[in-house]
Amino acid sequence: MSLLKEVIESSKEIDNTTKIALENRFNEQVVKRNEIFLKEGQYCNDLLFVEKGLLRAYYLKEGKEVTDWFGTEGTFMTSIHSFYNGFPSEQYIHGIEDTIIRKISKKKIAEISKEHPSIEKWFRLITTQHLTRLQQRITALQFYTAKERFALLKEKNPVVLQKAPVSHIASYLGISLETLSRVRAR
Amino acid sequence: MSLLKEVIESSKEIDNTTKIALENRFNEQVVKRNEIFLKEGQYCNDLLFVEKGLLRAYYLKEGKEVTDWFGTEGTFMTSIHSFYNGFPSEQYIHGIEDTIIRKISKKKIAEISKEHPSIEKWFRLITTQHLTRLQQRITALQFYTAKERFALLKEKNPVVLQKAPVSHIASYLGISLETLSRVRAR
DNA sequence: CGCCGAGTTGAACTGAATCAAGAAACGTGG
DNA sequence: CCACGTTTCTTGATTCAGTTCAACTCGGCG
Repeated sequence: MSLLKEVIESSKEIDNTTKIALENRFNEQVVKRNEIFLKEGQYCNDLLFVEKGLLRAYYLKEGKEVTDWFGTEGTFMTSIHSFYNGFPSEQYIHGIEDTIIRKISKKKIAEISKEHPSIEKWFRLITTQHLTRLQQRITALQFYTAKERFALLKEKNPVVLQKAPVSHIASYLGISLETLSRVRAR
Repeated sequence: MSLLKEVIESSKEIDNTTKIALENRFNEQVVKRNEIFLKEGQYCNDLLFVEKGLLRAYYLKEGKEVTDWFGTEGTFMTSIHSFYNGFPSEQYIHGIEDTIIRKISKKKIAEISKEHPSIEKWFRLITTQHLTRLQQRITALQFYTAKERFALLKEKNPVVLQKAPVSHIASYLGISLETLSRVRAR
């Protein structure tokens, strides 16, 4: 059984027939290691579910990559600005390793919503999770030291530390490569 | 004509009859200067629109107030965690000055959505605005110096600088009182 | 008047950035 | 499977933005 199914099955927002309707609308795709799924300037009309592997969203700030999201297994991810506002994406999304994703377009979500209104609730929940994620990131950046932010990531997403290179992690934590290296060395 | 009406009228997401239905469901309330509209632990079921005045959302971090949102005239505000997730609020919301708000509960929004499905789109837009606001705050905290963050606030929300005390502004910008004072002095 | 909270200014300190150099890991081609 | 160059990571020294602590100024108000 796929991870996506498990996640959808365990959702309390939607009834059983809706669950099945929803599951069936996701398309599978493979994103290879270092392959770019989404480029800056493109439109991201899909909500992605990471079935297996690890994705990363980043943007360019003065020519440098700044990571702002690791898409870990069992979670939904997208280019927020593009997906929710319909603007061209400022972000890139790429595979840190070979990754299996399942994706669904917002058009399809809207379609199923007509027949299955409880999808709206489910979708709002996803959006809310994104809001929460951003809020937590703000708190971390505003109050936690480099050490604490690292500890937090280690606690919540240890898999990222194992798979992502230092440069990705450092820019995600908002610290320099060197500081991360020192923090890591305890 | 009220500011709320103007804002709703100018919305492209919803048709005219829906606009009227929506407008009528907002309730007016006055929040006095220094009056607390929402306390930590309470449930925030309302979306607020600031008709006139200035609100502030803050939370307590080690006994100290940390501002994370100024609700300026013509914008929608709420306790994000509580409103979207249905959890008790971690935030306080209070009036920096005497403020007229118009509020609508999520229950009412759901009700009107049944008759006027385009409300969903409108509501999603509000949510998206909140997402965008958070994203911008992350960028500011991660990359901008104290000086730049201050300049940004001055540019985007000069009214806050006029009305809110230094302590609120400093914690919003993620800097100390003293640094703000120095930055302000150019 | 003198007190009180809000805001400013000064000096010392510190966490993290930057710059620079070296070590380790990586992969590609012989 | 090794040799070589490239990229990634670590370590060290210096610098700097911003914090902290402390003293001082100012304006309102009993």
